[in-house]
Amino acid sequence: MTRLQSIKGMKDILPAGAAIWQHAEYAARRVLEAYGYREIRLPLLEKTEVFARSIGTQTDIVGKEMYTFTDRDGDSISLRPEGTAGCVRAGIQHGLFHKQQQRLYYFGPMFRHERPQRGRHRQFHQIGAEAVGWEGPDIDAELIALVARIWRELNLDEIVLEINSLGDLEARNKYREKLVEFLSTRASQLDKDSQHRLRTNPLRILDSKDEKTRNALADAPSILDSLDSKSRDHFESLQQHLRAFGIPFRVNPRLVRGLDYYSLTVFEWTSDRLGAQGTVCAGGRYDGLVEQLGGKPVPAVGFALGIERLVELVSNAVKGPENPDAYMVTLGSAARRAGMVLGEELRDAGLRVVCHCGEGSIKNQLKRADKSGAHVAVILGDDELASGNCIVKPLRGENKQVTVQQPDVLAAVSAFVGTSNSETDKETNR
RNA sequence: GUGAGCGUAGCUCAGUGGUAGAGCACAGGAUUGUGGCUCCUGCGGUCGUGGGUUCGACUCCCAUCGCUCACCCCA
Repeated sequence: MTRLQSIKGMKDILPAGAAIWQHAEYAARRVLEAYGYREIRLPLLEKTEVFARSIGTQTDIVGKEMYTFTDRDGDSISLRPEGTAGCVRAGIQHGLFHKQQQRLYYFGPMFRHERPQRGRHRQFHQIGAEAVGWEGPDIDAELIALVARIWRELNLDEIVLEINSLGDLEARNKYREKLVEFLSTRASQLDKDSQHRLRTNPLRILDSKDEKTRNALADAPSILDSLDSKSRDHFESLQQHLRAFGIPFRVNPRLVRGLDYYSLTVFEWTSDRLGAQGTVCAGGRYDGLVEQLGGKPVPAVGFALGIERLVELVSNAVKGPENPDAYMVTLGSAARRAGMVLGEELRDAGLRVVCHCGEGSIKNQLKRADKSGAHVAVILGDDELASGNCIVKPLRGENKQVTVQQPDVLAAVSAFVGTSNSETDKETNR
C-alpha cells in the first residue's frame, strides 16, 4: 500500500506558513481597500471559452497548460489559469460595467499544468486587481502606486519596477509586422523556440533569455518608435505621474506580456531574490478585452500578484503565528471542567486561551504550556478548586507566579500579558 | 514538453560492497503539584519502489516513481 501524496505541484500550506500568508494577504487587502477597491469572489471553474477568447488560443496557457475537461453535461470547462478573464466575464454578466466604473480585486488559487520549479506551482495563488471604465493613464499610475504601497507595508524594498507601452491594437499590430520583418532576415541567429515564436507570438521573442537571440535583437526596432501620438502621450503622462509619486521605474522597451489581451501600459515588478521566476507582480492595460468577451467596449487596467512569490520575499521579515495568551493547566476531572469554563470566560474577554486536553501530569502540561508560546499558565487543581482560587504563572520574563481568587484571574492574566508582550514579540521577530 | 541533481528516522543530514548513525523532535527519569537549562535512558528505519550483478547491495548497474533546480512559460 503506497502512502497517499498530494498531486504534483499542489502544495500544502502548513500552520507556520499560513501565518505568513495571512500577514501578506491582509496587508494587500488593506491597501487595496484604502484605494477604494472592493472584493469580488469568482468561480474556480469557467467555460473553456472564457479563457480561449480572452487569453488567446495561441498562448501556451490555453494551448497546453490549462486543466480542461468535459463535465457531466458534455461542456468543456477549465480551472481558471488566471483571474482577469473570469472577472471580466462576471462584470459583463452582472452589468457592472454598464455606464459604470469599477475598482475590483480578488484573491485565490489559479491552476496551470506546468513543470513545477521554484516560484512556480500547478496550483498557485494570486491577488488580482482590475480597474474597469477608465482610460488612464492616471488610473494606471494609481494602480502602480497601490502596489508600491503593498511593498512598503511589507517592508520590501528590493522590488524593481519596469514599464513599457505596447501601443493600441493598431500600433501593436504594425510593430509586430515590423519586428517579424526584421527578424525573418536573421532567423538563423535565433534559438529554436524563438524561431517558432516568430510565427506564433513574435513579441515574446523580445524578452528571450537566450544569448544568441538577444544579440540578434541588438538593433531591432523599438516598439516605442512605433507608437502613435496618442499612445505616446499616454505613456509619457504615466511616467510623469510616477515621478510625481516618487516611484522609481525603468522603461524597458523589450517588456511584453504573454497574454494576448494587453495594450498600451504594461508593467512588471521583479526581485532578484526569487531564482528564475523573479516576477512577483505584473499587469497592464487591456482596453479591448471587455468587447472581446461580448460586452460594450470599455477600457480597463489590472495586475496580478503571485502570493507564493510574495510570501517567499516576506517570510524572513515576519513573525510567526500568534501565540496564545494563556495555557490552562488542570489536574483532575473536576478541575478540567472548571478550567475549560474559565477558559471560555477569558475568551469572552478577548484572550487567546489553549486548554490542555487529554492526559498529562502537571510537569507535562507546563511543558506543553511553555512550548505553546503562551505568556502565562493558569493552574487549577484540587487545592485551588477547594479554595476557589487558581495560580497564574508567567512563563516569560522574571515575574513570580501569583495565587488569585477565580474572579480575579482575568485581571492577573491581563497584567502579565500586557507586561511581557513587547519582550516576547522581540523574541519571535528574530 | 526538455535537461541536470537528489531520494537513508517525524525533520535536517552523515555513512561504508560485510547487514544502519548523529543532531533536533517525541516519551520517561534525575525533580511525588511547577515549564525553560543540564544530565541519563528510551521510542523511532521494508535506506523511494521493482529488477539485475554479487557469497553478500543502503552502497554498483538498469528501470520506474517522487522531489528539487534550470529551460520553456508566467505571477
